[in-house]
Amino acid sequence: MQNKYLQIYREIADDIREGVYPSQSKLPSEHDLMKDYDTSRETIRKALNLLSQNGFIQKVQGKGSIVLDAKKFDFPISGLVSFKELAGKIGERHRTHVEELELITPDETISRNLGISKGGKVWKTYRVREIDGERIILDKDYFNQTYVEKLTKEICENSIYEYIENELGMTISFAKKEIVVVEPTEEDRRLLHLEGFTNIVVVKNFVYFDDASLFQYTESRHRPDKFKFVDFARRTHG
Amino acid sequence: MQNKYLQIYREIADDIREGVYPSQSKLPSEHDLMKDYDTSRETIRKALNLLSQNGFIQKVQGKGSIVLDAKKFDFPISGLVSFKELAGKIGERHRTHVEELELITPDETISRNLGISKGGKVWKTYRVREIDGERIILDKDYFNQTYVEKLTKEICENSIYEYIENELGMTISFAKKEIVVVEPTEEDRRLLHLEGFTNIVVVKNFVYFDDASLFQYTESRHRPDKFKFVDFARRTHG
DNA sequence: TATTATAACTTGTATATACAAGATAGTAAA
DNA sequence: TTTACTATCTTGTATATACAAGTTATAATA
Repeated sequence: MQNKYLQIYREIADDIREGVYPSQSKLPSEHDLMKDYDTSRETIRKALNLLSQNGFIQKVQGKGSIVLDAKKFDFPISGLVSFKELAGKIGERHRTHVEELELITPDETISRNLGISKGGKVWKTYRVREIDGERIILDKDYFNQTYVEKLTKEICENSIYEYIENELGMTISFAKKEIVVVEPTEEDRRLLHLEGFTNIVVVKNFVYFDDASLFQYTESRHRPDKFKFVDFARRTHG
Repeated sequence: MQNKYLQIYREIADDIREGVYPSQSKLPSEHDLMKDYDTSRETIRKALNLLSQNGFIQKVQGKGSIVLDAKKFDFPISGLVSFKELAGKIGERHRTHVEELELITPDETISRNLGISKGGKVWKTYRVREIDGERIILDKDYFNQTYVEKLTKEICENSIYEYIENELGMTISFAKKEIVVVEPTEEDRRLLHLEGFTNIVVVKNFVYFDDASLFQYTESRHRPDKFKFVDFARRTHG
């Protein structure tokens, strides 16, 4: 019975996804939702604000909450989702090849990106994502060993995030992302199917835990023709 | 004296940017901020939640609000900012060339993207962004005439968003963005400096007003070597 | 010394109230 | 008929209170 507003958020989000509240229609008023869910108006408002942040609704003062087109804002890769979670949603045939996995003493670049002090070690893993028989994405992951003590091939093949959150009991919280386009390296060409492509999309990820500690740096290298990034942005006035 | 929590948000955000609260330090407790700003705890919490959403701080229950590295999360292009606002921040020498500006009857694709009914007209403008003497970005903008009645070359050269928000008094609210990589068209090659480049980064933007009406569709076409997209993402659990 | 318990301080959740402000529909007046 | 007003419904802001839950430092205890 905890986190009432989160439960209400999830219920309404599901209702929107399933078409119970169609696009362009209006949600019941806060007063009505208050009675429906037997709670206070502030709790309803917390749930509605979450829906607004995540692009499900647009609140208009005096009018109500307008439902946005869920299909149009479909699977936003902008969030912080693992490949397994993503692949599960798009439902395509996918495989993960663990190309490398070792505990290393990081070089200067990795140390700086992960904020590692002298002597600290790092788990490094290269994983190739194969979709419909094509090797499309190369994920180069680096984990600070202070937070992720041990990794195995099995964990890397399944889902490292699942391991971290469910087994280690840590909470992955936020990330800074950076997207650039560069020329493929020899390594990219060796590990991916890049015939005829002269560019590669690199998504750099700095991932943090709940307590603001930086535990992961990742470079996700995508074949350009298969790359797509969807984002929902609100304009900040001021 | 209106929007107390927004003012507090802006003040603390500025303080963080200016180093008054350095990275990794902690903000005063909500109780202290409450006394500092002579307001209630809920108002402080509204401001802090905004700071958290925008990547300025990380709140940790029982501990406090940890200040994140503002430099690392600097100028996130992920938001909804006009080229003029962006160029002003990076402070580089820039120019805008208005290549085309006309009121058109939209073709099928544009009609669909803007949700225009039969007979509706659209303002179309092509603008090339020149930075440090190089023609880097081609912005192809389409505005639903229902909402933006008239555009002039002067407005396009300055800032259309400034015109819409200040002159028309409308509030630009949110956008759906989509980033893909494609091969340049003849048009791209004619209007931009693309010697030697075989790919171009396309950012598609669907931009909405306050009341959830779609008024603009834009394709921002970037030379890949100059493209950089920075984003701050929070993981949604559930 | 090392461990445990306690108190104090932090943020998180839930509720209630009051009033402001935008939107809308119906009513009264011109 | 048209206009203007008013009542009512909507969301937005600000405040207050109570308790839950996580963290930390201190004091008591073994």
